[in-house]
Amino acid sequence: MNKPTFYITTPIYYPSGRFHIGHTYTTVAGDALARYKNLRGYDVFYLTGTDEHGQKIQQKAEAKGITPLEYINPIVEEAKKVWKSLDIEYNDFIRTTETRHTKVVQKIFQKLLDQGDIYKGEYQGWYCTPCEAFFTPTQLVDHKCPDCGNEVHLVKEEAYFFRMSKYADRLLKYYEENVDFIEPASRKNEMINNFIKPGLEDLCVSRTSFDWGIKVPSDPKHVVYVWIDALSNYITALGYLSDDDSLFKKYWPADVHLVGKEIVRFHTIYWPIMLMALNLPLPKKVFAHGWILTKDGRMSKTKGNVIYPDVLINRYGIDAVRYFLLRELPFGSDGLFTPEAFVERINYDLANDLGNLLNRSISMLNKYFEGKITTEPSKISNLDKELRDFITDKIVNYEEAMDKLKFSVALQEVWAIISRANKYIDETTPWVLAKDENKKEELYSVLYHLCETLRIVAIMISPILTRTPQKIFQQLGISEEKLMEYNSIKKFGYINNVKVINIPEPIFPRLDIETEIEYIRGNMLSSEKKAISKPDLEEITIDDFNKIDLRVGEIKFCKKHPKADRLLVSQVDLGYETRQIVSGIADYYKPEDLINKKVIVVSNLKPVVLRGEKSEGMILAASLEKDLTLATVL
RNA sequence: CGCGGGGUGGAGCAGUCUGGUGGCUCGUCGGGCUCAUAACCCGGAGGUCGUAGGUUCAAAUCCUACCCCCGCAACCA
Repeated sequence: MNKPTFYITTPIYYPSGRFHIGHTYTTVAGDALARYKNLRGYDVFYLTGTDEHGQKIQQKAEAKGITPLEYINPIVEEAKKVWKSLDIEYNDFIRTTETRHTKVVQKIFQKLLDQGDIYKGEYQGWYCTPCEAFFTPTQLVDHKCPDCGNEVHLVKEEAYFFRMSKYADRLLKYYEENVDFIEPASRKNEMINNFIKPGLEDLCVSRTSFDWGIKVPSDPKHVVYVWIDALSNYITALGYLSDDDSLFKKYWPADVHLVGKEIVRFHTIYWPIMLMALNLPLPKKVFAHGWILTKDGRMSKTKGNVIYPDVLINRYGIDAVRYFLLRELPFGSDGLFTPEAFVERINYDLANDLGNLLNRSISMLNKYFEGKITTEPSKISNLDKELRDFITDKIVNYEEAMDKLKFSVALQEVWAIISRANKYIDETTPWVLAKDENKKEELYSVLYHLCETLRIVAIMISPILTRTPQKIFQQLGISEEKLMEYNSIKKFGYINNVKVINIPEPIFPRLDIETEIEYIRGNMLSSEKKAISKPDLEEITIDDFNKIDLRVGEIKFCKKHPKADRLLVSQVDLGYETRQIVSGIADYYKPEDLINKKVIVVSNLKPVVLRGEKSEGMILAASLEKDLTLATVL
C-alpha cells in the first residue's frame, strides 16, 4: 500500500522578465521525471515556483511607478500559463511572497539566530577609500590595500551573518559518503576546489540597502537576503514549521533538486549547511544541467537569439518542444539550439520514424484484416522473436537511462525500437505475404507485433510526450486502462481485441524545412527589436543631466592594464590637464589604435582605483550586440 | 602559475574512469522496397581521434609538455 515517495524540485525562477526556453528546459525535465516516477509506482511530489523578492524587482517596479506585487503578478500568471501550455503538472507552485513562506522564513531565521548560527555583525572589512572596496585581513599586503597600496581602515556596517565554516567538515564528509549527491561529478570537484578548500566565509544573510523582502522579525530594518529566503522554499512549500507539516514529513528530504549549473554552489554548499543547522536531513541529489546555447553563444536579448517556448508550442505543438528539449540536449552538459536541428528532429524522428510507422502499420491492418487484432498469433517466427528480444533489451536500457536522468539516452533507446520495427517490416515484407493465402497467419503475426510494439512505444514515451501516446492509443483503438499501464510493457502480447481507426491520420505532419527555419529565425530576431525599443529605466531631469561634465580629450598614451585582461589605461589630455582613465575596452581596441584619438570624456566622475590603476573619468562608447565603438570626435 | 569544461570523418555529439574492432544522428554517393507522411530498409565513400614526446606487445583511452576554443572568477567608472 505504501508507495515510496519521490520529491522533485526546480529552482524558483526570478520573475523579472518573460520566461525563456532555459526556464522551460528545467521545468520540462522535472515534469518528465515526475511522470516517469509516477509510472514506476512512486508517490511523486513536484514543486516549482517563483522567487519574488530583491532589489532588482523593487527597482523595476519603482521605475514603472507600481508596487512590486503589481509588477510581479502578471509575470507569474504568464509563467503559469506557459507551464500549462506545456502540460507541466506540478503539485505545487510556491511564491516567496506568500504568507506560508514568509512566516516560516522568519521562523527559520529566528531559530538560526537563537541557536547562534546567525549572528549580528558588521560588514567588517578593511576598507580602502580610493578603491571603494573591502578586504579581509588575509588579502591585505603589509596591512595596505592589495590593489593600490594605500592605507586601509576598519569599517563596519551592520548585517547578519551565517557561520558557514562551522559546517564545512560535515559537508565534505557528506560529499564523501554520498558520491551521487552532486551530479555531474565534475561539479563536485569545482565546489570543493573553488569554495570549500580555500575556507568558507561567513555568509551575509541580511540587507539594509533595500526593503522588498522578508523582514527580520527581531530587527525589521533588515530584510532576509536571497539565500535563506529563496532556498528554503523547498521546505516551506511542504509546510515545514507550519500547523500542518504532514507533507514535509512525508516527502522530505528531496530526491532531486534540479538546478542550472550557475546555481550549483548555492544548492550544494549554502543549502545543505542551512539544513544541517536546522538539523534536517539533506537532499539526496542535486542535479546540474547545462545551458541551451545558440551558434553564437549564450542566449541574450541583445544578441537577438532568445527562444521563447510559446512561439514553438503554438506552431509545432507541445510534444515537439518537449521532445526536442530532452532529446537533442544531453542533460547535464551544454547543448545547442538551432532552428535547423529543431525542425529536422521533428521531421526525422517524430514524423518519419514514429508517425510513419504508425501510419503504415494501421493501413496494412486495415487492408489485410479489416483493421482487427483479435488474439495472440499462434506461431512466432524467428523474425518475430528477434523483435521481441530487441525490445526487451531496450526497455532495460531505457529504465537505466531514465533513472539516471539521461533523457536523451532514454529516448534514443525508444527510437531504436521504432527503427527496429521499421526494419522488421522490410524483413517480413507483409505485402508479399498478402499475396499468398497460405501465409495469412504469418501476415497476421507481423501486424500483431507491429501494433504491440507501437503500444509499448506509446507507453515508454509518455513521460516526455504528453499528447502523442493518447493519439496512438486512439488510432490503434486501445481504450482499456490496463493496456496503457507501464508494467504491461514487460511482457509482450497484451494487446488483443482492438479495432484500429479506418483511415490513419499523421500524428506529426511533415514540415517544410526551409519555411520553418525561416519562421523560427524570424521570431528570434523580433525579440531583439523589442529589447532595443523599450529601455526599462527611470527618467532623469535636465538638472540630472547638467551634473555631468562632458569634455573632449585626446588620448596621448595608452597601455594594457598590467593586472586585468579587459582593461586599458589611457592618458587623456583635456586641455587644462592630463588624466589617467581606465576603460573596459581591451576586447575591442589595441592600445596603439587609440593614440591621438579624440574622445568624449566624463570629467567629473569620482576617481577610483581599478585593480591598482587610478581612473579619473570615463571615456564614452556605444555598444550593440558584440561590437563596441568609442564615441570619437573628428 | 586563479577554477572548470572542451578540441573525435562536412555539421552536431558518444566513446576516455575499467587500454586491444572508432560508434550515433544529419549530410553525401549508390542500391532495395512500394504497406506508408516522396516516407522506410541496406550498402559505400569520408577520420593524422588538437600538437609533440613517453609508458605498453597494443593508446582516442594512461603519463608529460605545449597549442587553441568556451565558461566562471577577477573586472568593465
